Amino acid sequence: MPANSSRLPPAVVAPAGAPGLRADARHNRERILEAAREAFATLGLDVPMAAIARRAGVGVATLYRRFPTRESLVKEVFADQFAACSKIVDDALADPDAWRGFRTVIEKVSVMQVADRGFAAAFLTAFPDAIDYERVRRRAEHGLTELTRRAKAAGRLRADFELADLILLFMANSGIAAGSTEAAPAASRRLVAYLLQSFDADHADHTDPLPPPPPLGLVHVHNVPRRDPSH
Amino acid sequence: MPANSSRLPPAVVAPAGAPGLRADARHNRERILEAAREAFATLGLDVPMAAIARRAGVGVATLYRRFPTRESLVKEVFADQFAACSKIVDDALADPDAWRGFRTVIEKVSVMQVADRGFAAAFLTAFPDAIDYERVRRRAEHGLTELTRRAKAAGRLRADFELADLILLFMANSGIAAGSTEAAPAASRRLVAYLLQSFDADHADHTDPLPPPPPLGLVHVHNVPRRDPSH
DNA sequence: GTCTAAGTGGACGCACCTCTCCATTTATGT
DNA sequence: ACATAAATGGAGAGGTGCGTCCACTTAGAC
Repeated sequence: MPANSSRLPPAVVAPAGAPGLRADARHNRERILEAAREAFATLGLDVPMAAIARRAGVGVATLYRRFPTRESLVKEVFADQFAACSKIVDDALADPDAWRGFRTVIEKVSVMQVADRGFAAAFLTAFPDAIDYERVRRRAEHGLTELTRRAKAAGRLRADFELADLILLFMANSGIAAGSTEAAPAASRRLVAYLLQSFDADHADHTDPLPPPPPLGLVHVHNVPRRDPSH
Repeated sequence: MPANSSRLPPAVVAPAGAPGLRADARHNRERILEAAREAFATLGLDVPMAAIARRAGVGVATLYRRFPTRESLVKEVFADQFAACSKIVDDALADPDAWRGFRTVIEKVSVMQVADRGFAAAFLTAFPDAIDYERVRRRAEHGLTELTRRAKAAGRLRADFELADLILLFMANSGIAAGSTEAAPAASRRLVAYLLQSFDADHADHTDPLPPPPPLGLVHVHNVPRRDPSH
């Protein structure tokens, strides 16, 4: 089963299929999105625009007219995946078992990361410029904080766990996703399992406290330093 | 303590400063290597050759004459870092406390990864074509296997740990290194601490066995799928 | 069927990177 | 000081990706 197909519309993001467009244009727009989805997933976020256009069977001009910047394309392509993430968090918050909810969020998002090379990058970059995501991000941060709080209150999550540790995990997992492809799913599962054991209060080592958590928020996560050819 | 500075020469790799060269040429060669070291560390492995040449204060021709391929330059630049890794493993094998040795290898290599963006990439890519490294790699693999065996025998490393889990950790850590730079050292330390707690037999969760380990060897670690513009 | 605005595709200008060629400069033995 | 082989640097050819412009095509209203 590929994804959420006909269920409740992504709602939060995704600005309506494209209202004022001519029928053929709307059709091409869909083809572009699908081609981009494929291309991003397998080749990564920096696949040439021309390659996407070719896969979609359109000229580059069409691509650029519909999506003036790469970022706008990425935003549209991953809108529903981000929506899915929101839903995952909401579901977890609805779970009466706080620890299971916490665990499930991590496991599901990790799977999404390794399943889609582009998503992993988009997820960590989070396009701070894309204001549409700002709300989503903030909401997610609140949800995760609450989830963390509850899991601690339930006594299953170690007290010295911090929100930054979640980012930590997702960054680490993206390292798995970046490497060898065929082994990635298994590798990711194992990494997540290891880390969840460490997060579990029942197995934490309280005689040897963890080093201080990194000052990492969902905002800080994007600064992959672009190389600057000047000097 | 920074590293091994004046102690026993790297020996294993590092093919003599450059014997038959004229004095000025040899000097320039050093400048190139230093410039490359800096550039790789801060900008990553794919910094333009011209930028390295400029930093070194030489023309591109000089750079290309000395190092015909990027790979040859990378190999030379990171030769002593790889040698340092070998030494770390050797030291660990010499440690009577197997668990401490095991732990130290992980901690030290992880630090090297986050300290040098280029090294992290070179380490995981491992340039399978660079035959010089083949020996080093094999030796490292043996050393790590032995280290693992001893740590298990000492009863501190959980029995279901596998060599692949080491790669797992280093790949995960490279995910940290790839992201935000200033927080990377702290993030890496914390990730490593979490994982080491999971690896520790005294805190392992035996009621809920880990998922199967990924089929990952030091050889499999290099296939970051290059994007192919053909379709 | 006709008309027109919407839509299209590919060529093109621009910028960047790789790698080579060659006229000029420089180290070094005598 | 001189001769000469070694070494150099920058120009430029070739390749790739980005984003735009414009002559042509086509959907859809009438």
